[in-house]
Amino acid sequence: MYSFTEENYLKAIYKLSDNNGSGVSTNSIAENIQTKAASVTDMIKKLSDKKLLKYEKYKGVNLTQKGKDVAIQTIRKHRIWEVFLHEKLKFGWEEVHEIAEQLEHIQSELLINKLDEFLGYPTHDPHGDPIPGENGEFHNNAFVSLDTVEANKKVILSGVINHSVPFLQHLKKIDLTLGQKLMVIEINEYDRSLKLLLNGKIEIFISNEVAKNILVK
Amino acid sequence: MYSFTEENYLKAIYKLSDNNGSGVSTNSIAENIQTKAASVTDMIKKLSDKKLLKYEKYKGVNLTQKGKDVAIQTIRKHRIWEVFLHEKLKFGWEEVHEIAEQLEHIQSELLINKLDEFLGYPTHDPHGDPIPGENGEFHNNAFVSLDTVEANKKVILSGVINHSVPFLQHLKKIDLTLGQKLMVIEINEYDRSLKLLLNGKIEIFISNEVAKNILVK
DNA sequence: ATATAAATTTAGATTTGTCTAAAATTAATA
DNA sequence: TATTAATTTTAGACAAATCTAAATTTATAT
Ligand SMILES: [Mn+2]
Ligand SMILES: [Mn+2]
Ligand SMILES: [Mn+2]
Ligand SMILES: [Mn+2]
Repeated sequence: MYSFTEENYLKAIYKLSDNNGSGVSTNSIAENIQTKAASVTDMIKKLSDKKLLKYEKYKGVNLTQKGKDVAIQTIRKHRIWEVFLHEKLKFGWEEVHEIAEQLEHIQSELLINKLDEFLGYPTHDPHGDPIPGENGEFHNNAFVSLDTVEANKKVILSGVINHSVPFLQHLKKIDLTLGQKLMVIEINEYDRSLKLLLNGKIEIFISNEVAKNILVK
Repeated sequence: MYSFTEENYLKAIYKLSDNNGSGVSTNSIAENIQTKAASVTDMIKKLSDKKLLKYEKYKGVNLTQKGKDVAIQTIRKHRIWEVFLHEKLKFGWEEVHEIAEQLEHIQSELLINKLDEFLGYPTHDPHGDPIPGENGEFHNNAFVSLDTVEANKKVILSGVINHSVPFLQHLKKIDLTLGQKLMVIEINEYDRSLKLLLNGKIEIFISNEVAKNILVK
């Protein structure tokens, strides 16, 4: 139905939208998708012709419902494949994204629904991001970032904000993976770095920078 | 490394080669890949520049070792994905090929090796075709077509020659699927149609046309 | 051997997606 | 407000893969 490239543009625009009707800028798309602004303008015209987005010259773009649907289905496929790679093939959470970038473009509704069933209808991907349903419904996460949690409250690591490979590798190294039970036991006033207790046993220290990029519930 | 299109050409040429050094013709490639002869000539030049095949004008092409390697790895990926779709996602053997045509182009050696492991290192795909190893080694099947089997000999359905969807659907409908134990109990001289005994219980009739396209061991 | 047919290649276009450089528009600043 | 800066668009080109129509080469048949 739609090309890899078209799906990638729609996904990028979807992620860059703040739903304030503000219009996603050409430059931000170019940066996100690693291409040049001129190329973005060209593609935008094509997507506009196909009624996937609304485009006003120099004013940025907004996805139509049709465009959002395609973007969300692509994200759904991406995240379901990530679960497969992590749960079944035992890829690390820092490895799954790159491969899912390819798999998300496989065209077969039946495939993704059967895969979803095979995985037991997962609700979140290996990074804690929610998996939209078959009809695009999004149950939003009510996670908070770890640097806002008060001391002595038990929480569970449920997601990350920074999805970069080095960050995910670092967390894995210090045993901070999805589902980890933890408690903030000390907040240093000076730099807001934290002392955590993992599983009620091991104590570790993390910087505020790291804490800000961890989501818990 | 190589584009979808390049991999598809190499796979087609590999399958059309009889290893008699005879050179695969432009037309046969065009037919196989559903394109026009002129397009094939263009692509052949490109693949020749990349040392994936040897090309002599008007004389057809022969894959180099490098070209064969790419073709075999693509076939390996195709067949491993077919096993996954059939065994894990419960797709029918007539449904897997089309989706595997897409999945075979996913680029990640690690992915295919982990998938292979996850599936328990299968040796054959859902159609009985052998799966080449990581280093391209091919253990050749010693199957014979059912129309050459003598009466009252127990055999196992181990593959098919015709891979078309209607043929595979038909076999499934009459319970002739991979692994089925059967015995030829009657060969009609007139049209060489057969009476089979399935699992030592059920009797069915098949035409010679069908028998010729079934492989057993 | 010559004529005809079939297969193959070339020439010239087209589509998709990209790019650079230049022009146009909008935003920022003095 | 006038000038500069940043952003965006246009113009023109290019690579990949494809096509049609015409030219060339090889195969087949008289
Ligand atoms: Mn991802
Ligand atoms: Mn993810
Ligand atoms: Mn197949
Ligand atoms: Mn197969």
